[in-house]
Amino acid sequence: MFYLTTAIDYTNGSPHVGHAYEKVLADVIARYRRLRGDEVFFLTGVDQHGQKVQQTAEKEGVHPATFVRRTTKKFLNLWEKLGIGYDGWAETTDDRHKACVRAILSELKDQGQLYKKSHSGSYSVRQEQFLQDRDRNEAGIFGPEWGEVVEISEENWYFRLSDHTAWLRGFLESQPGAILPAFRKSELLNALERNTGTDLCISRPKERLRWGIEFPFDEEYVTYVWFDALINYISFAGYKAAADAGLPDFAKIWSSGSRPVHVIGKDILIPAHGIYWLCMLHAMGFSDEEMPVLLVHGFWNGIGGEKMSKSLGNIVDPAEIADKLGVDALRYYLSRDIVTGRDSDFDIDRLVMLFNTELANELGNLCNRALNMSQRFTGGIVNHGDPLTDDDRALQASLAETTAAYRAAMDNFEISKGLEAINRHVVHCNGYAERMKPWELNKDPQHAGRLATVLHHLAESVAHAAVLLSPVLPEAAAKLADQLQLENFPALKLGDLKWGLLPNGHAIAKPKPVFPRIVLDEI
RNA sequence: CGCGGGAUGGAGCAGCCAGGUAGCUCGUCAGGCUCAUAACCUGAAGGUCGCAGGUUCAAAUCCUGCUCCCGCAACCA
Repeated sequence: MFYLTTAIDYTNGSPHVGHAYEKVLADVIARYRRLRGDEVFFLTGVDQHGQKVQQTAEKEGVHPATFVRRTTKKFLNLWEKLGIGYDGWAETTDDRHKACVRAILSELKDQGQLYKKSHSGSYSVRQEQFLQDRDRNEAGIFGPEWGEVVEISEENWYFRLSDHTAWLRGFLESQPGAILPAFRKSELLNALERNTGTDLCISRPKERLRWGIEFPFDEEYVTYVWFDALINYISFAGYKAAADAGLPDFAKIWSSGSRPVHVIGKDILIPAHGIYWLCMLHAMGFSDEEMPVLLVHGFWNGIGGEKMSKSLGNIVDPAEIADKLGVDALRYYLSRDIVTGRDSDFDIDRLVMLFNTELANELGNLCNRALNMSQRFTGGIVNHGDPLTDDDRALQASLAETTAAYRAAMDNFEISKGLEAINRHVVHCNGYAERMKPWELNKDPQHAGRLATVLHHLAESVAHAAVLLSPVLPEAAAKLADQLQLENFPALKLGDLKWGLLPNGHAIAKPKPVFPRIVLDEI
């Protein structure tokens, strides 16, 4: 079983392009693994607890539960629009999740992993938080933005994080692939050096935060983010779940075959996932072999590399892009124009350019011309025709190379490289068509066999391209397959991609543009 | 000396981990084709790979120093 998760999004605002990117990336990986023939469980969801949600709900005069239901809907709607095909949906207010969190807290407390202690410091009543030295202004005092600041002392629950950091260091050093890309691991090890001997506060007293999961052994407290949100990765995979809870079998999901993969943004690697979550799992008794892989993706910035922000007004709304330019264009762009792990600039012009050149002009047009000639010249019937020439063999070699390169790239989560490989073959095919000139062959009945061979090579290539493209653009790929009347398309696996998907005598349909060009002036 | 990323033809990027003729897309220029979504194909121009040293037969790639840009700077108890 291949288990894949995304970070769960905080339901305090509307989804932006960064949320969409992470889900599309995970969705593409999940679909690719299915195409490989793996059994896949893909989990995504939302984080609904916490102070910000509580505050925003109060501001809007609604109950937090009502508020999160509303914002959660925005995320659900977007995932539906973008075709995110998840198998499990995580909501942290789900009773099954709460039960799992409580069970873990109780167990860890019994093992002596949790303890209560008091902390005193400067506390801002208005902001409802303890202040630190860096919150002081130039004059060295807490400014008026903090309101009334008082010295108070407060008790809270702590997790013995420091008991696990030595293990974590050893684990990371011995596991080259635990954090991807590799440079993130050195960053994490660095952070770990600076984080020795500190335990993790995991509670908030109820008078400060009501909107959370109550401690099973101390009803005056709720859990604070870590022992709530992070646990979704196992709670919704069936960890410690009742048999009738409607959740998967955890043993099947988590520890058979490949490691689980958590797709997360670079902002929540340190310390949340890289330190806290791995140490939490270790405390719960997960072995080194059961530790997940953290696949850390980069961010989409505004043009010029500026961070997207409300004040700069360069926020991109993924729903709006999808509505105006199409889901295919957005999914393709988010997959094509960023190197997994790195940042990229979100540029609408490039989105349109990549869709128009690689999909409309190259692949879409290849499909269109191939099917059109097939209809006009051979009645839409595939015939393998004459013996192969060097050009035919070169095309088949290109396709084999493309499939291998695609597979290597996708196995490594390098989606952009995988798409590039498809594109290389498509370009090869268009060149092949120019050289073979089937429209000339058609003029002389003597060349009927040769014509059939050439048209078959083009159509066959489109069939393969459709399969390879399907993780990124499932619907468009299905349309291509449909025009080729490739009936077994949904069941085709990567391993089935051998020459001859379209047998002798196979009938293909009439072409219809799958990727209509985007003309920006019309928008 | 806080941490990390980046600097590659006009624009955007890949290559760097495992040194060996600098690659892709767009743009530009010149041809060709006409089956096709005014799509397709071929060719050309254009780069001292941020700067300075070093290692090596050989450096965009490894090492050292420097400059500039970007992000982060935890433990909010």
